[in-house]
Amino acid sequence: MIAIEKLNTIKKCPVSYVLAIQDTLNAFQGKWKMPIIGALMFGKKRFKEIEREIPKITPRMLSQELKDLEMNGIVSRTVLHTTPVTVEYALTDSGEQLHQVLEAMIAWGLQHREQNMVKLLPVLQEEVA
Amino acid sequence: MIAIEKLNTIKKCPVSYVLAIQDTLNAFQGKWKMPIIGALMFGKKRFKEIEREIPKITPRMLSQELKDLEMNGIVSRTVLHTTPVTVEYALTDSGEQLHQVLEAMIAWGLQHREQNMVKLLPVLQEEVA
DNA sequence: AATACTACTATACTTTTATATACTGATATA
DNA sequence: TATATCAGTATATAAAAGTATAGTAGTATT
Repeated sequence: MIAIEKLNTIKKCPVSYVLAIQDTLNAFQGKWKMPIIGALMFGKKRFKEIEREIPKITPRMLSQELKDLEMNGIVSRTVLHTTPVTVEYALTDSGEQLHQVLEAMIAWGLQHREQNMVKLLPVLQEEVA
Repeated sequence: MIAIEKLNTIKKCPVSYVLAIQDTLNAFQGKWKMPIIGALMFGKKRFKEIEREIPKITPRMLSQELKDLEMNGIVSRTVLHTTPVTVEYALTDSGEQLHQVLEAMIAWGLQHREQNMVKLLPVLQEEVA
């Protein structure tokens, strides 16, 4: 873990840090990346298994996003020569390491909600309803 | 900081964690949020100052994204009754705390690039060119 | 012979997001 | 009087992202 006092440091080390952040945002970009990564955090899964686990995703989107994640080295794809052919998707090491980023996101999101409770009340009520 | 062994935990505490992650993704969503937050990490700035600091952003986008960030409690807006009127934007506490998430993103992005160096070489060369 | 399973792809379309360009009103300076 | 500054807004358009619906090939079951 690189030591950073404040984000200020980003400007002292601009190129690699900015690229690193872009890579990370890229990993989560799009409506379905998060649910797909989430599904694979519990172990390898076949195409149809993921499709069933994520309500309302279309095969087109699932296929597209899996390809994207594979190209970015976050997900691996293994063809099993069964009948019919099945394809297994799993997180790579990099993919699994994303849980560290998710932890930070959860921590921020929770404290942010707490700090803004009053303002967010109407929103929360909508979400529950 | 909430202790999480693996992301598995997310399914044990689903609603608040998923909402927390969504809030965080929301904070960075869109092409210009990241640069804006980045600019404000170095202290409060006026509209035109931010506009000048971020090449190619249009006033429409800047206005829209600042409004969005303000509504989400990440940025504060202060009107100064100077002539002509100036408006100061600054990160809220929540906004500043985002640097923790950015740290995690940088750490992941850097180790991801290292792990995938070979595969990413052509991409890197494009970026440099 | 008809149906179902696997993992997708193709085409057309809608929705969302971002851009381009010009403009506002109040004040100050040249 | 003409021009520049501030912080934006208005309108139209282009590009990107996502959806809907149907279809592919190969095998296996009913």
